[in-house]
Formats: sequence, C-alpha cells, structure tokens
Amino acid sequence: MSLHELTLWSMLYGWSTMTSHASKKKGEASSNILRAAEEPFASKGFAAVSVRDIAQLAKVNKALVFYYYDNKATLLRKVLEQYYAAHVEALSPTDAELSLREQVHALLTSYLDFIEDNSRYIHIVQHELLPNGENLKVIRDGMTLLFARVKHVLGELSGEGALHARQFFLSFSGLVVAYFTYAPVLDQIWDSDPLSASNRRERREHLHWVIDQMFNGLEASKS
Amino acid sequence: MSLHELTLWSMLYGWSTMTSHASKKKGEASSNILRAAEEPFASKGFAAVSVRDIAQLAKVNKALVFYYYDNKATLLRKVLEQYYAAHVEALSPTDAELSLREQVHALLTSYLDFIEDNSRYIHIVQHELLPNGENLKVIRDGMTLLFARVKHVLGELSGEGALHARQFFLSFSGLVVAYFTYAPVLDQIWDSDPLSASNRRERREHLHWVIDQMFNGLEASKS
DNA sequence: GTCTATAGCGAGATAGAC
DNA sequence: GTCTATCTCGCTATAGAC
Repeated sequence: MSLHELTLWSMLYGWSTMTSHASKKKGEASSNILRAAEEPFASKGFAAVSVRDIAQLAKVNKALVFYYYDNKATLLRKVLEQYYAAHVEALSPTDAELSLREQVHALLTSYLDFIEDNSRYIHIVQHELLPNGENLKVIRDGMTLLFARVKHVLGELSGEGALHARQFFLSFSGLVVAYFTYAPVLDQIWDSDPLSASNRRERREHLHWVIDQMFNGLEASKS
Repeated sequence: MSLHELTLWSMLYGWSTMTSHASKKKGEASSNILRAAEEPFASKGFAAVSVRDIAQLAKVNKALVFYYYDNKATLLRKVLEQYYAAHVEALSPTDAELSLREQVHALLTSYLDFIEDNSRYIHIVQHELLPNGENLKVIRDGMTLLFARVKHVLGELSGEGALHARQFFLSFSGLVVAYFTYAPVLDQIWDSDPLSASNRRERREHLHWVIDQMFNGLEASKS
C-alpha cells in the first residue's frame, strides 16, 4: 500500500483505535472485507469473483460478508461509492491565482496521480460500464459530480457545439483512462511494461502536450 | 440490422445458399449462435450471460451451442476474433494522394463509422480488459494489428518521447471509444441521449477539431 | 459478531436417442 | 445435426449454535 493510499483510507474510514475485549478492533472486519474485495473485483470482474474468495482474502468467515453487506452486489456498490467519494475528494479545488491553462494542467496532474494510485477503480468502473449494467446509477452520479467539480474551469475557455465544456471533460477522461484500461494489452505495442516509471512519465508528457495544443486552438479561436 | 452490418456479415460468413433436405440451410445454426451471442455479451457481460439465453435468442437447442463451440469461453473468443477481423478490414488503406492531415481525418472517420455500426464490439472489449482477463491475448493481437495498420501514417509526422506514434494511436483510441463506453451514463451530463444523431455529430466535430489542434502543434514543432 | 452447516438453485457440460 | 434428459458442481444466501 502506497503512502497515498494510506492517507486515502485514513480519510475514508479512519484508523479505529477502539478496543473491545481482546486485540481485535471493533468494526475492523467490515472494512477489511471492503478492501479485500477491491483486488479481485478489479482483476477478474464482479461475476467471476465468489464471496468465498473475498472472505479468504479478508481472513474472515464467508457468512460474515453477508452479515455486513446484504449481498455481493451491495458489496460492489460500496466499493464503487468509496472510490467515487475519494476521487471527488482528490480533485482539490484549483488555485484561482493561476491562469486557466495552468489550472487545467493541475487538474490533469491530480487526475493522473489519483488514477495511478487507484488503478483498480478504473478497471472496476470500466467493467461495469455496460448498457444493461446494474451499477450505472452509481457511475452516472459519480461522473456528474466530477463534471460539476471541474466545469467552471473548463467552461471559461470552451464554447458551444464541438467546443462545449462537456466535450472536453469527456476527452480528458478518455485520454487519461485509456492508458490504464489498455495497460494489460499494451506491452506488445510498447515493447516494455507500460506501467514502468519512464513509460508513465512519457504518457504524462504526451497528455500535457495534447492539452497545450487544445488550449492553443481555443485561444486562437477566441481572437 | 443496418446496411453496413449486412455487408459486414456477408463478408465474414457469406450468405449460404446451400440447401440440405428441407428449407434449413447447412451451417446456418452456427452463425446464428455467434450472432445471437453478441447482444447479451455486450449488454450484460460474459459471466452474466447463460448459454441458455444465447440458445433461446438463436432459436436453437442449448446442446447445439456446445456442439458448435466447445464451451462458452470459446464462443466469446470467436465473437471477439470476428470483430477484430472486421475492424482491421474496415480500416481501408488511406489514399497516399492526400495530405497526412487529410489521411488522419479519413482514418478517424472510418474508425467512427465502424464503431457506430458495431458499438457492441467496444462494450465487449472494454468488459474483457481486466488485468487477469482470459481474452487478453486476442485483444492484444487485435490492437497490435490495428496499430501496424496505421502507424506508417502516424509515424511520418510524429516523433520521439511524448510525440511517439504509439502515444497518438492510444490517444485516438481513447478519444473515440470514450464516447461509446460512457454513453450509458452520459445522458445526465448531456441532458439528452448521447447517441442521438445530433449529439454524435457534435462529438465527431469535436474529435476532428482535436486532431487539427494536434496537427498544428506537430507542424509547429517541426519548423 | 463470528462461526459451522446446509439449503437450494442455476449454471456448464455430457450422454445418447433420433 | 439436432434434440431430450440428466449429471455434477459451485455458487449465493440463510439458519442457528456459540
């Protein structure tokens, strides 16, 4: 677990310091289950994961999972909700002192930081994004909240039609997440591990460059 | 089924004209099953679809599915392979008479045309793109083939590092597919059906604009 | 709150008649 | 090639002791 994630989990759950009778901490099992569920959901997908898998990873009894979460679907929903809450939280408000261009670069940086520390989040969302998905409401609400959080920045420069703020929002998202969703199959094209430090840096540079070209275009179209 | 798809299926399977004993055509069941499998795989995901669902949609007996395809996983693999073959086929070679800029715009257009006619393809791929996915090989090979098909066009203008052809390939893919993968949850942000004709047109215009800005930047950096 | 034991269902896959 | 019938297994979820 990275330092970043540690901070994240502290924020979301707090590190319980309550003691009940012995060494076990109250309510610890509940969050253990939630955290244990993330890895298999992200790597194999909801339906391919059994509650037994999760219980084993969390080192608790299978029945305890149903005690804390009504069913497997609820467990996944909680995982998704936690991730979206953390993502919104991670988009720290931009510094109004900076230029719009710098603010957007800062947004991109914090977006990338968050995804790099929480790539499971992307894989889970992507897996659930099906036309008949059971979790579309959670995802839709999460995206709407994220959009609301950044549109005042995008809206100032963008315009109508092809240059509408929502188009840029979607394009930024697509540009960022593509690298992580496709990472498992990019090794052949990249000829090396796409998630290595140097390749991640190259991707970041590319994305900042793309942003700059868009800004150049927008500024040109305003004058 | 659209005219485009009709042509596609004719290409891939041919319309069998052989007659056996009665009105049934030989081998028709096999392709019926393959086609019937696409919709549920795309809308609910592999694990949530039962072979019985597929058999009912194809109007054949469940056992027949296992006769033609060894198991459910094989069936999905065949669906994926057909889509990638069709996608590669759909990327008609660009006209060398045109400028590079025009060639890339043409590539974008044919990419979008294909995805609009085959959005199931995107949903299935996206759903299977998990770190421990069982179909990563098919997807990796498909992507590598697609990249090989377009990199001579991209390679002429792009450079090294942040401007490497593979970066543009991934960015184009991300920009295009984002709209379709997120379509099920974009209605709230878009305030209307993202897949309506006018919204699809707006998205197209945006993407062509983005391409143009990137080209402007590349040309500026060359001089 | 945590465990053992088990109910009960639906799934993938096969056997064998026609 | 296509069907009916069935086997077998693993899964979600619950009952109930402690």
